[in-house]
Amino acid sequence: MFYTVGEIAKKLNIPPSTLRYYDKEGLLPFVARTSGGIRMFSDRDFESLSVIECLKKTGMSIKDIKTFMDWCALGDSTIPDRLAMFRRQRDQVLSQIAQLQETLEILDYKEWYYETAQKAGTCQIHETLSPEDIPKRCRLIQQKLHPCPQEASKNS
Amino acid sequence: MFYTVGEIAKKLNIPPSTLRYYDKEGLLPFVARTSGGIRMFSDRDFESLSVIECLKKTGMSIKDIKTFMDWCALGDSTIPDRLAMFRRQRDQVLSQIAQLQETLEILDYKEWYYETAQKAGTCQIHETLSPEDIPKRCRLIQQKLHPCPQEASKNS
DNA sequence: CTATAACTTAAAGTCAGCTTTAAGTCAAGC
DNA sequence: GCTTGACTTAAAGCTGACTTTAAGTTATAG
Repeated sequence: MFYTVGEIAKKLNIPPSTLRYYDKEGLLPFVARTSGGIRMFSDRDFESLSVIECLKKTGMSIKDIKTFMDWCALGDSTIPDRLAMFRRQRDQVLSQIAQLQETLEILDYKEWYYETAQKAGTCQIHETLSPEDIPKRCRLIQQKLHPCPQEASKNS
Repeated sequence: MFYTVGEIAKKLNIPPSTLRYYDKEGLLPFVARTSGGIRMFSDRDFESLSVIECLKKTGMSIKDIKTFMDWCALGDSTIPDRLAMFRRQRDQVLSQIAQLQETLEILDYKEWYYETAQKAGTCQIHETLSPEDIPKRCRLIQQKLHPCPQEASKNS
């Protein structure tokens, strides 16, 4: 079963121009062509494209994905490189998740901050709040944000 | 306590040029100046900058951060907008984390794939593996990647 | 056989987010 | 008062990842 660039693009839900760009950058050395020069994507190519999509979602650059594709083309001698790359990328994603979870705490704090301000009708409420009015998790974030804790927040 | 652009940049571990760029884009309307025109960052500004950093880490664009800063300048009437923004951004981050956890599964699969290939010395091992040699979590990922399950993987 | 829709390439254009450059000003120490 | 390092701005430059354009070719339906 073969697909043209437009068909596979629809299956992957990305523009055909992007796939042509990837091909130009050397990310798709495996794609066959008709005698007339039309790209023919196979089901196997679909899997490779899915892996490319996965790597892109981890924030890997086109250049680094090309390096990986080059290793694939070089054969079994590059298996350790490819394994190392996936391990590195896995660690990378784990720290990205950890990073997002940290930012989530700040967003949670800000949500509490503005919920409280909304109830009071003004942000100034936060200058009159005593520590026991502030949930513990919010106090912790405030301390992280404030290098100078006794000063009340007026910006942002 | 006040800091110059270079001092606060060091504290935040970002280039001074970036802070000047943010200022030019309207992200730092709160920064005071000396009579000579030198920026004076306060500890309170440090908190605002930390929130900007947080929003940037969630992938928010400079333009959207500026919208938020404009709301801050407009006062208490925009509290609901700011609250809604943080709620949206929180949801966004949750789905980013979910997305990364999905890609993590594919990376785990690829790690197993290349560990197995490394032990065997060749990727071809994967054409001879029977289903019971494949961990369940890996079989599930394979099915996601393969639109056509009986075909063995040769690319990537 | 021809119309047409989808394909092809190379090259130029776009956008975000900085970074660098150039020319000049400010402020602290000697 | 002068040197020096850090500051100022405006404008140009850069990078990555596409997207668009232009000119032309291929493949299918009538």
